[in-house]
Amino acid sequence: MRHVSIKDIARAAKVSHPTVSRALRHSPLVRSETAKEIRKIAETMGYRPSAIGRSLATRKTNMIGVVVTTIADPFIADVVRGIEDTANEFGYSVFLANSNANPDREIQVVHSFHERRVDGILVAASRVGALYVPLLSRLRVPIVLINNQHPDEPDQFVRSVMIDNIKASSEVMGHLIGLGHRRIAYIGDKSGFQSDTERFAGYRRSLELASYAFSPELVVHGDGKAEGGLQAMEKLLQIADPPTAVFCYNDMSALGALRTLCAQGIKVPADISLIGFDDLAIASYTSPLLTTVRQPKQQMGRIAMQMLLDTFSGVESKSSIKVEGELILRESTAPPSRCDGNAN
Amino acid sequence: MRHVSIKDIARAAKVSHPTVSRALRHSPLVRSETAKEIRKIAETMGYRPSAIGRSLATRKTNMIGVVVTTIADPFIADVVRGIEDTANEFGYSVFLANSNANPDREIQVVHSFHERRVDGILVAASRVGALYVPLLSRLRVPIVLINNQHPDEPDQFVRSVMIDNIKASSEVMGHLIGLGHRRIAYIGDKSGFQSDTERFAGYRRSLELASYAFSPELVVHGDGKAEGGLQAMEKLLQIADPPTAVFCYNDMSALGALRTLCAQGIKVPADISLIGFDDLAIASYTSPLLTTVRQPKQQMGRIAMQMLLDTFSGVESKSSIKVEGELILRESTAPPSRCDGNAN
DNA sequence: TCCAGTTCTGCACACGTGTTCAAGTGTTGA
DNA sequence: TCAACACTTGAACACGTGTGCAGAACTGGA
Repeated sequence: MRHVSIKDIARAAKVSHPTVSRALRHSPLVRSETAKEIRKIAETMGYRPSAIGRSLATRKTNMIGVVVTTIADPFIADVVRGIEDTANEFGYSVFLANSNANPDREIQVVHSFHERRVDGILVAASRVGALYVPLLSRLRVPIVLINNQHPDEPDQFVRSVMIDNIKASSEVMGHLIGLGHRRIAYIGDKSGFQSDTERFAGYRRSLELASYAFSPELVVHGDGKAEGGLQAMEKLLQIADPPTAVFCYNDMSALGALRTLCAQGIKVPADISLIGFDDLAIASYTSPLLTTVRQPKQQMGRIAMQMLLDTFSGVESKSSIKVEGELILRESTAPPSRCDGNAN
Repeated sequence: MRHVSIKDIARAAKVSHPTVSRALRHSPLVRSETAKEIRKIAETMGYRPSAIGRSLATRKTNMIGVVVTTIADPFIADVVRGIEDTANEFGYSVFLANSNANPDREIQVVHSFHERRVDGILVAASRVGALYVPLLSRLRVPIVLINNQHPDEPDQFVRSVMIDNIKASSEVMGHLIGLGHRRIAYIGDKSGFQSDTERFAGYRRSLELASYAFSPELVVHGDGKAEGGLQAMEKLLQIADPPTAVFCYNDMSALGALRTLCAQGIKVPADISLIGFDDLAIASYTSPLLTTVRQPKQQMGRIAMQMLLDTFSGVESKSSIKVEGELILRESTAPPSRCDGNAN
C-alpha cells in the first residue's frame, strides 16, 4: 500500500472511516476526546488526506488553471506571482500552462484544464483567439482575463481585470507634449492585441487634442519583445524626418529601441526621448533609467485571483475591473534639442 | 448533473460503462464498430474523461509539482518554460509554487504537493533548506533538483541536473586573466548557495593556478538580484585599490553593478571589465552588451523533466547530469587600461 | 426502572474511472 | 449436433473521501 489512507487510521483507531473524516475536519459531531485521539494517530502515521479522493467526493478541486503566452515574459511572470501568492493563501494550487501563442496548444490547454476539472481559469496571454474564449466559456467555468477585455457580449462566466490603457497612454503623451515634443513615434506590439490597440488609441487621441499632425510613418509595429523594438527603432531612424520622442508599447520594446539608439551613438534623452510601459524591474537598471508607466503587475494577479475566489463563494462582484497605471519619470525623457521640422 | 460522465454515454450507447472506458482507450477488447459508435456519441456529448476519477483508479495523477524561489527570476522562468513544454508534450500538467525563500511556505508547498499526489517534483530554488529535502524525500516521490546538488548521501528518489560551475567559472577567469587582469573581483550571491560556492571555488582556483594573490576585500556578496549587485559594486569602488575586472555570480548582479559603474561615470570595459553568468535575454540589450556564461536554461528544464519521465517509465538513468556553460564574449570585457597596483 | 432526549457512531452510498473475472455470443471443426 | 475456441460484454470491485440517515450509547428526569 503506497499511501496511508483514511481507512488505515480508522483501523488503527478502532473506529469507522467516517469518524476519522469528521475528526480530521473538526466536525462537532465527534466526541472531542475521540477526535483528539484520532488526530494524534493520524499525525503519528504521517497521514495526509488525498486531494484526489476529496475532489471526487466534493466535486471541488481547489485547483485553478493559469494560461499564459509564455512565462518567460517578465510582465507575465510578475502577474503569475501575484496569482500564485493569493491562490496559495486560500488553499488553491495553480496549474501553469504556456500557450506559446500557438492555437493548437491553446486548445489542448483548455481540454487539459477541463479534464482536470479546475475550479477556475485565469488567462494572461496577450491574445485571446476568437476560437479560444468561446471554447473556454463553454466549459461553464469561471474565467478571469488579465489585460484582455472579452470581445463578445457579456458572459456570466467571463470577467476581466485590466489597466486603463487609454488614460495611461494619454499621460505619457501629455508628458512628452508638455516637454515640447511634436514628432512623437509609437512602437507597437503586433497588431490586433487589445492592449496595443488601446495604447495606440490614447496616442492618437492625444495628438488630436494637441492639434498635432498624425504621421503614419511614425507608427511601427514590433513584437512586444526587445528584438522587435530594436528593429522598429531602426526603421524609425531611416525616415527622412525622424521623431524626437518615441513611445513604446512596453518596456521590452523600449529596451530594444534603446539598444539601437545606443549602437548608433544617439543620446537618450538628449537626442531622442524614450518612454516605455510596464515598469519592469529592469527599467530601473538601464542607462539612462527608463521613464515608463508602472502597471501594478503583481496586484493585478492578486485582483484576478480574488475575483475568482469571489465567484466561488458567490459574492457579487464587478465583471470588469480597471486599475490605474502610474507614470514613473526617470531619465529617458527631456525636451527636444533640435528644431522641429514643421514648426509654425 | 454538472459534467457528463462515462455512465452517461454508457446509457446513451446502451452499453455498460466498462465498455465505454475500453472504447475510449482504444482497447482491442471491444468490437471496433461498437467502439466507433461509442466514440461518436462521446464526441457528440462533449465528453471529457475526469482526470480525478482516472487518477483515483490508476493511482497516477500525471501531475508534477514545480517549486521555485520566485517565478519573477528570469533564469527560473526560462527553466520552468522548458519544464512545462516537455511536461505538456507527454501529457503531464505542472503545478507551480513559489517558495519565496520562506521556509514555512516551502513546507506548506511540500504538503500541498503530497496531498495532491503529484507523480514527481522538480525544484528550481536557489536554496534547498536542510529541512526541505529530507521532507521531500520522505514522500517517496521522484525528485529532480535543478542547480541544487543534493547535499546528503545518495538517495534513490533524488536526482539532479546542474551546470558545471567550476568549469564555467574557470573559463571566465581564464578569459579575464588572458586579457591581462590581475585584480579581479567576485560579486557573489548570498552565502551558502551551492551555485555561488562553486563559482567562487572556480574563481579562487583560477587565481591560484595563475599564482595571483587572493584578496578577500575583492569578494563581496550581493543577493543574486540587481540591487545586490549595485550595492556590491559600490563597496568595491570604495576600496583603496579597486579591481580592473569584476566577475558577477549572475547577470542580474552584473546588471546592478553596471548601473553603479555607469552612474559613477566609469566606462565599461575601458576602465573596468564586467562579466556575468546565465546569459539572460537582457544581457543582449545592455550597453555595453554583457559578456557572460550561457546556461542552457530551457534545456535544463527539459532535461530535468525528462529525468522524471525516465524514472516514471523505469528507465535506468544517471542520478546526476551536468551540462556545460558557454562563455559568450560580447562587449563588456577588455584588457585593463591602468597599471596594475602590485605589478612585479 | 423506564422513557425521552441528546450525543455520538457506523452503514451505505456517492463521486468517476479502470480492471479482473466470469459469462455470454458466435464460429469453426469434428 | 456438440465441443472447443475466440471474441465480446457486463457484474463486481477497487481507488479515497464526504455525507445522509438510522441506530447505538449515553444522560437526565420522573
